[in-house]
This record gives sequence, structure tokens and C-alpha cells, in this order.
Amino acid sequence: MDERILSMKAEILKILAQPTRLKILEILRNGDKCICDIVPAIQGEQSNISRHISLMEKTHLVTTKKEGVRVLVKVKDPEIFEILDRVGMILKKQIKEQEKLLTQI
Amino acid sequence: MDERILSMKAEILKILAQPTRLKILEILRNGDKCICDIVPAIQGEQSNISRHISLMEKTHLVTTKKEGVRVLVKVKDPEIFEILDRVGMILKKQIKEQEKLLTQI
DNA sequence: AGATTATATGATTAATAAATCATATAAACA
DNA sequence: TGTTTATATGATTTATTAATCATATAATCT
Repeated sequence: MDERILSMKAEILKILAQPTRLKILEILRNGDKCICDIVPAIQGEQSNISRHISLMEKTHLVTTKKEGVRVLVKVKDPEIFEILDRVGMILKKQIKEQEKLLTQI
Repeated sequence: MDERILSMKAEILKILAQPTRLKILEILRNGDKCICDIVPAIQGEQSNISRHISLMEKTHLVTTKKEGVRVLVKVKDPEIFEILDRVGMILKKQIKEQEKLLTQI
């Protein structure tokens, strides 16, 4: 596969690979939210969350729309959630395997 | 969602989010390979590739088996490829959208 | 035993990223 | 107009990571 495609794939994955951003995305599962709701929901620094959202916007994972003073954030492609769900499935399998090992102590 | 689960999900994604590791995984799509075949296939430094593989092993994305002098590498859970394919789909959509914008110049 | 082949690892360098504080902008309202 | 509320951004610190070189280990073969 073309180097450049692999790099672009890696970049998309890199954006997903960060706990704070995952938190934000999980909140956006239940529909669009303004930043002012996201900040208290995940109990993070306002400036930090602002940066994470603008990063996700630059990389086209979310879109934003100004509504008065507020900024409404929307996940661009719900396919992202299917990726996150599959990662969850892998994690589940890994943990189950750990459990199996535990029974052999 | 639990903080710890989000962190673990992020860790799995972080392992995937690296071009060299993606290259290695793409090679492993066609079945198990020894490191000695992977190194020339992706034209990388032997030590670098060795490190990437041992990292993927530690995080349970691949398993390894010694066969004489060689080390055979195997993807543990093919679900990984479905994740990579979905990332590819998102990328495709993003590029198509860019193309649409181009027609409006 | 010595040479060859395959892989691993210590040490170093350079690059990138997350979080935080302080401050700036900008819309809405009293 | 001045104040409050929502968001953005510059500067800094700390941590993490990828790559590379040199070298070590370890299995196989002559």
C-alpha cells in the first residue's frame, strides 16, 4: 500500500488515540453538543478541550458551527463510532483472555 | 464511559497510529511472516522493525513464535484489519469531499 | 570452534504532543 | 457602555516516541 495512504491512515488513528478526545467523542454519541456543555461533562480545562476540538476539526473528524456565543460540535462521520466499538471488542477479548490466564494460577 | 476503559482504548489505537506499524500489519494481511522477510519488504532498519514488533507483541496485537533462528509474527485478532479498513473508508470519503470542493474553483 | 544469519537491546537524538496558565477575542445582555 | 459568558490562543513545561548506531545474544551451519 502507498506510503502516503498509510501516513494519512495513521494520522486519523492518531487523532482517535487520545483519552480526552475519546471522552469528547463519547459525549457526541448522544448528538451535537456545545463546548460549554462538553467542558463540565468531562471536567477538563476549557483551553485544553478547545484545543482538542479544534484539532479534531482540522482533521475533519468533527465540524463546528457558531450559534451566538456558543460553538456547536458535531461528529462528521458516524463511521468513527463503529471504529471505536470495534476497538472496544478487541479490548474485551484481551481482558477475557487475561481472565482465562487467572484461572490457571 | 469509565476513564480506564477509554485509556485502554486509546492505547490500542495508539499502537495502530504509526505508519511503520501499519506497513508491518499490511504485510501480515497475507499471512504470518518472519521478521527477516518483513525487514526487506518495508525497507526499514532491522532494529527499528524489531522494536515495533516487540511493542505490538507487548500490547497483544501480534504474537511471535521462534522457529530456529527466525521469529514468526502473526496478527492475533483479524478484527484489527476491519478497523484499518474502516479508517480507509473514512479517508476515502474525506478525499472525495476535497475533490468536490476542487470542482468549485 | 569459528563464521554466518536473525533478532534484540542500550544509548542517544530529534520531534511531537498534552496540559496548564495567562490572556485575548467576541458575542450577548444589563 | 460596561459586564458577563463562551471560546481561542501564545508561551511554557513535561513526557513520550521514532529512528539510528553500535553492539549483544543466540541459533545454525561448515
